Amino acid sequence: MHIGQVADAAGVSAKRIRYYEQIGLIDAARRSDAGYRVYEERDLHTVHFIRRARQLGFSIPQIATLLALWRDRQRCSADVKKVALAHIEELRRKIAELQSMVDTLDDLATRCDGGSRPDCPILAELQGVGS
Amino acid sequence: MHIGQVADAAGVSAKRIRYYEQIGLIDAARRSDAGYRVYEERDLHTVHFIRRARQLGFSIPQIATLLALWRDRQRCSADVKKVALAHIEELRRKIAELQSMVDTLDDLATRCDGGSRPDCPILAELQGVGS
DNA sequence: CTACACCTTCCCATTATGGGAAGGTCAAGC
DNA sequence: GCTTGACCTTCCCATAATGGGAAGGTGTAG
Repeated sequence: MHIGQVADAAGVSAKRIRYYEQIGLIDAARRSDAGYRVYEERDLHTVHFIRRARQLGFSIPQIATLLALWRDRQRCSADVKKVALAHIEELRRKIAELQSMVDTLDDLATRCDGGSRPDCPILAELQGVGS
Repeated sequence: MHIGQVADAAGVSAKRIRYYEQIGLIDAARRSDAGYRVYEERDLHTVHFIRRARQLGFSIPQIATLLALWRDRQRCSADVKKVALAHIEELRRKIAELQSMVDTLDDLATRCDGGSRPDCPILAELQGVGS
């Protein structure tokens, strides 16, 4: 398989696959005489794995860890779970941060009449007047 | 005031202030004979405004808009509200995205026993087996 | 006069991509 | 055989909003 086929099959761009190779997330592919990257079924699985992990928000370093665990038949599920739980914590932290912004903004927007007058609690808050 | 004093007073780094100047978010400061940036009280207010807007998650382009509205005595509060509502929408979208990741991960993690055995629904999911 | 704190500009790094240029390859059709 | 079009290659640039650090000038206090 050439890179485009892997890309289509795994649902990622060819650029991404090259990038993953470049940073060492996946092994450098074998090359054809013309210099084209040549992939096996196995590589497709790997790229697909990476794609799904990205969809769950894992960072590239985390995915490197997960890939290593995936390949290690001797792994403990505890190690995998640890990575997942840490990620969940991080996601929850971010959600809380964003939610707190929404709460503040929602309150300000509610108190902003949205008419043609210039008075605005949103700008007042940003200005530091505290409305 | 020199840049360090503005930075301390506004709670941002001097680097950021220079960056904001560089990208045109704030006007280029007057310079002293030695080439030091010189600021007035007014500039401090602006930097403070930017900091608070950043804390609410507004992007630099959005802040440019908000700053322009802030300075415009003829503004309509509707224009400000529009920016805020669009931002709230965006935040909610991101929260939903992150929450959906958490939901999936949480389910997988719950089903992962976390012991020393290799079997792991998390890896199974990433592999595409769907456990 | 010497520290020391502060300022300046400039360049590099971050994260995970996408865009696009310049040029080589391959298969199909004429 | 030759052209065309789809594919591949590498290389460089751009993103957003900073932080780090180097090399060098400034200002003041002792």
